[in-house]
Amino acid sequence: MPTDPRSRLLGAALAVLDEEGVEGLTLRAIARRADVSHGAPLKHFPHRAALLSAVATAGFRELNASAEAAVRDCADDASARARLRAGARGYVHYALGQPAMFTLMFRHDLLDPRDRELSRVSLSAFDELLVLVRAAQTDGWHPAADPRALTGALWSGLHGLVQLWLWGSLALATGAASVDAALDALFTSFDLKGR
Amino acid sequence: MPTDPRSRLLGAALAVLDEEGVEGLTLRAIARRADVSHGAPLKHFPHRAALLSAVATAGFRELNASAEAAVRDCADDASARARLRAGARGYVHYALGQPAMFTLMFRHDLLDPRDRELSRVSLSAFDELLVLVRAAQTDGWHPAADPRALTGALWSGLHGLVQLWLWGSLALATGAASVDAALDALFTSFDLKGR
DNA sequence: TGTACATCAGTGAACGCGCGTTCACTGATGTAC
DNA sequence: TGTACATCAGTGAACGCGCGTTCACTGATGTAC
Repeated sequence: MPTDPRSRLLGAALAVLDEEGVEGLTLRAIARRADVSHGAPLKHFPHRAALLSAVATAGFRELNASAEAAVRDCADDASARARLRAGARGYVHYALGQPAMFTLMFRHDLLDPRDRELSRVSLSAFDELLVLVRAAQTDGWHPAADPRALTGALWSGLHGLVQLWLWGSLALATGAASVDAALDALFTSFDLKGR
Repeated sequence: MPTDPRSRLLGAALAVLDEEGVEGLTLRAIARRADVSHGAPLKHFPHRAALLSAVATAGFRELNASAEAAVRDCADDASARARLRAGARGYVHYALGQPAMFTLMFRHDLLDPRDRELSRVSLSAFDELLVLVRAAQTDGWHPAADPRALTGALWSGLHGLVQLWLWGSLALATGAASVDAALDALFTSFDLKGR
């Protein structure tokens, strides 16, 4: 249990987010959860957006960690494509396991656009994917494509997949039984299967 | 100028959405814009979510129309792939031309989940894409793939592309100069270029 | 060892706000007989 | 041609709410000399 008040507030916000969703994430609800008066949070964050940005920053870190862990869990002799697939799967599974957090992370109307740490850590999700893409390219996957553009395309696919799945539209429209089935279809379209 | 009050309210909501964004779309703001008292909207819509759902329904119709128009504008001898690309481009261009509307259309926390017409019309965007995909498949594009799954993958890519582009992340991370460049990269990844 | 001052974390009352929704009511228009 | 009733669109006061933020203030703890 963290003892410094900033971390305690962040922990309380995480709990509120998990239980009440993004809509419930008010300064007053966070204060109630942290067992402090409703004015206390503003002693540690200049405004609501700053607190929510700190929460989203933690979310991006977890997202990155989830993708990294999925790659690390690959067999040692796994191909570059298999590693990329694993990273992508880690991304998607984190998002679906923490839907409220994922929603917050992309509700930029609630976040502080000048938060440097948030920008940094959200871009590092991209960079992580980029490394995996580059490795797959040297292994023969879309070798001629621009790595950043290719990573952007894959990221778009993953992000859209999560959004539409969370919304229920994708399951309804495609009849896919699980996200993994939908993700598999995405991999096939990207010619990312096999090896 | 429509004379029936329901349409007038819808028109007012469209104007508010365009100028103030999703956040500004309150019943009272819509009433002000329509030059009626703040209670009037509830004479025509049972609650706020119903009104916003009607607005989103109109948005989906425009989105579909934009994609259809883009396909119709293709040369008569255009290949099935070219038509699919055109439809996809129409989808993306509508979204970027009406960012507030697009945001609303996928803010399901603001919409009425029981609105039948909204469900219907939002799924017809998928069906439209499905027709184009099927045609491209008979033309040799991913011929073995399940059409619905393939359409879902493409839809995910388009949707994610728009979201990330609107958020600014995609331009920042990939260095893409325009959405069209990003969209081109997506097409390449899907092996949807040429012919 | 004592004194003065600064910082930190937090309190709780208050401000001002806009919101969705309810309610009793008003006129105007349409319809049945 | 007149009368009674129903429907429609809208008014405007009011309710009750939770919100972010401000403000003056309180103790406890740390630090300099």
